[in-house]
Amino acid sequence: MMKMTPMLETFVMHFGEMGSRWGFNRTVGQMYALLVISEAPLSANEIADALNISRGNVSMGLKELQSWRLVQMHHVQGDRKDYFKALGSIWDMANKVFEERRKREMDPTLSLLRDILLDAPANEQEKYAQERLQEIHDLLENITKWSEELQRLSPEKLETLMKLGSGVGKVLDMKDKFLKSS
Amino acid sequence: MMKMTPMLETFVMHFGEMGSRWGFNRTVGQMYALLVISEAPLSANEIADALNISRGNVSMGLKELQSWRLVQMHHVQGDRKDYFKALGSIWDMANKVFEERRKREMDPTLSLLRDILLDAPANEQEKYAQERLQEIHDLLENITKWSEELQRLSPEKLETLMKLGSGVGKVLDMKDKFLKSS
DNA sequence: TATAATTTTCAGAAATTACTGAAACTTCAG
DNA sequence: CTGAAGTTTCAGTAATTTCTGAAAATTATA
Repeated sequence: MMKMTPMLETFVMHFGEMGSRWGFNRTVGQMYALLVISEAPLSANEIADALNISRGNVSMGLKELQSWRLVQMHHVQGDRKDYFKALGSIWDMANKVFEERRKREMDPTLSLLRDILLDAPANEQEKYAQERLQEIHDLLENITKWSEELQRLSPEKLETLMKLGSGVGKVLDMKDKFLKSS
Repeated sequence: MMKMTPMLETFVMHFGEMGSRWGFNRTVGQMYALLVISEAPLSANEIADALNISRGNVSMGLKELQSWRLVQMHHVQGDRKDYFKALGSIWDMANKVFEERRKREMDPTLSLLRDILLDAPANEQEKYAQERLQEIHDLLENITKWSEELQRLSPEKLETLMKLGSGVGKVLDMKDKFLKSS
């Protein structure tokens, strides 16, 4: 059974509040927080108990967390219940969230923009509009490519990149030098 | 007056749908799309007309867009009405959106985590939880620093970085070499 | 196969969020 | 100061989203 200390309860509730800003709803956020801070896998009933929400809601929430590939189902010898655990490292989690959000927030717009930009502008107004739309399109495409790139990077390189911090600018300068002299 | 062709209407409506995923509501998304594709600044009434929404709603929406610093008020000689225009380049816009979302989505969590991590864990459960929380904290802090860094970068360098694409890995290797040899 | 344990579904209730429109407010010209 | 032109506010309503809980479905066991 999962009984939470006030400290942990605070965190779980906060994650619930933030959840809605991150693209899922309050209870899904709470469920995920709970699974992250719990060492042992939890059953759906334990989750419902710990958070005081209905069994049905837990079922739907777990489905959503699985669709984000943020939790993993787990089976325990001689127990018919399903148990759940947060998946992977925090890095993996951040990756999943970014990827999923990109899919939901950018891909549909990108695809609509591609369609729109195939048509020739019908008048001055559309001409101006298409120019702006082209810019948005290019930006989204860049961000998409870039984020795919980051995902492909090994965790160590990502770490290096992250720690680089204010060094980014310098490294970029360096790159120019390097390319010039080679 | 702003009368939209079907193509533009499609785009505006789509941006409305996406708006909710981007952190503002449908009408705010529509309003922003409208301002982006419109060359001339628009008055609040023109916006309300073009989108078929109430004057009051437009007023609240403009307030929100201004709080995101995505639109700019404009005065026209000899006209008492306020006119509005999307602010800056698409790059500026993306910057603002990232910054604003960071403030709303990460800063509060970061600050809560800092507090929680000040307290010593009371038992085994809290010990495990705090380890996870520390990881989340470090991750968020890294992302925050990194995004501040990107904002500080000049547009040209940003451009370079973006276009780098799959070259990121190589540049990182290079950096190691460079540092070793200096 | 029957039944017990568990999970999923989904109609309706509850909660939240967005929108309207009329009233209050502000600003400015005369 | 007055009133016309415009903007903002906000109480109430509408729309949307989330949550519950009981019924249906699934799965394992005997």
